[in-house]
Amino acid sequence: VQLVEKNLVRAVADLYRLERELLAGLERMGEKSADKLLAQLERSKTPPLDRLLYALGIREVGEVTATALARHFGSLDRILAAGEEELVEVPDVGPVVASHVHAFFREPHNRDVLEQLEQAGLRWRPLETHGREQPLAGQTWVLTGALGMPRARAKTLLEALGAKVAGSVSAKTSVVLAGAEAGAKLRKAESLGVRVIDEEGFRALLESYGTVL
DNA sequence: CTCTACGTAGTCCGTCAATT
DNA sequence: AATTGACGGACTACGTAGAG
Repeated sequence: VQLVEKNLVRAVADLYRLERELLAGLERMGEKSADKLLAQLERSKTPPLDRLLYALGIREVGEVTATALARHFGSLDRILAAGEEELVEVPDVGPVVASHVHAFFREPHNRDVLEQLEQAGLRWRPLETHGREQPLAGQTWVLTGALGMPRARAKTLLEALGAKVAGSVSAKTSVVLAGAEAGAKLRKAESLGVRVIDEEGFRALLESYGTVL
């Protein structure tokens, strides 16, 4: 907030030009906070392509769609150049999402922002697609409750094994991984007769696939 | 056209650790 | 000691995709 008020940051790319001493002088901001902020900014310069797309805030493009786009096209340039017809080819993308994406990249202002970010040192990384076996391919998992590991971790582990991780339980859900204090989703899983696995079972499963936690 | 599955987005809450 | 904010999670409303 302060940064905007003091006109230090007018555009996203300005963030990368901030300096340490300046930050430390702000209210409620000591040197430690300043260092941390800078370190985080530095890290944010090299996002995987899907994160970058997500971060652009295109309408209807959340994490899942962003990943689908990144996977399908493989590079930002190709997405930039894609027509609506090509965008519709991507799984989970229909005409509405395609037109949003297309329109976004046609907007001169958005192209400018991207350009500025690049000049400020932003570089995206390609998706790491490990050609591992995918024993869980075709399965849809839903996570609920508190797990002994961060949710995102469990999710990437599952995805690495080929599973899809969905947000809500339905009849199509293969397995529900229930941690402690699981709520509505666990009940729904039970009422639908979906297989439920607890964390212990999950860990055992991972081990049987040789996944290292 | 209708139904189902799922993604998006917003809000709200509790916990916890770090800083000021 | 008090404040913050990061983080993880739940729930909900709404919209889109896609199949029948």
